[in-house]
Amino acid sequence: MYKTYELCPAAELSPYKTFECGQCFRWNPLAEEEYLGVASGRAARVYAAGGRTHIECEEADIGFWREYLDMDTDYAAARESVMRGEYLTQCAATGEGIRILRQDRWEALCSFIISQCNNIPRIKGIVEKLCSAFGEAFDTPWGVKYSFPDAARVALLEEPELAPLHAGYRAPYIINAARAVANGDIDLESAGEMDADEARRYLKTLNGVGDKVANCAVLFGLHRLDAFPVDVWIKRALKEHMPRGFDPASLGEYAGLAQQYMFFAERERSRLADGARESV
DNA sequence: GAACAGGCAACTC
DNA sequence: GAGTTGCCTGTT
Repeated sequence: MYKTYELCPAAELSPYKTFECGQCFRWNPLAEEEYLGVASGRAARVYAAGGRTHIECEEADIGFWREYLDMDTDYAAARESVMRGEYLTQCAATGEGIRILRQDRWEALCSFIISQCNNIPRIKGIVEKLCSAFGEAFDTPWGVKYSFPDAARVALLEEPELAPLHAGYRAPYIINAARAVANGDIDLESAGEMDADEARRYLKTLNGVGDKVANCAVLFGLHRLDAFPVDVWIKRALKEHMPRGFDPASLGEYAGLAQQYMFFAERERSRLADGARESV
């Protein structure tokens, strides 16, 4: 039985900002500020209307979704804590309404292995093909959806079976990571107990997982909000706006949230600039 | 056709 | 250790 629930004021959870800030790959827009997504074998629709954000989901799953959407974290306070200096304050203003999702550990790790040297539409395509080929199908009011296949399932695959995904050189990384997680060589549960830096080094023992992918898995999969992934966008932003030698750790326990604000603000700025150029 | 994309690892000096 | 290169694939 699907029902609609009110979550919070729209300023505390913007579906657009939260699902487009690069942290997840299985949420897609139905309209402006209205997204349909899949996580942990469940589907939901999240939308803002009348100044409030709502969710439509299976009645039994509302607790899961509140946790997934990190509703128990005080984002007003977290946001305040990373507003250091003019640039970060501006990014935090642009990014108000972003929440860091509590994603499945394995899904986050695997998705960010796929993400390397890839753009978002293509990452989403590869992830979707992985799910429809090897995940479990389930019915929703929005049609049949597929869960993200767990590590044990992916561990059984051989490289040729992944060929239709066109994951390229990432395919062996995916299978290798799945096998390590499935056989316990990499224990994502205990990684969740480590501090961010230790967890990052631990995940880097996987082939095809470097600093960037490991940091993303730690931030988004282990919900260690002090992890600060540096990709080309962030590198550029740091170079342009922050003093040389700036240490992200100085931002404290919510450094990763600051990273999301920066990433979203930079992408948004670029998107708006492109739009302006095209309309000329 | 060349360059590039939200990177990694192996190799060079 | 800092810098360079190949890697799959799709897009510009």
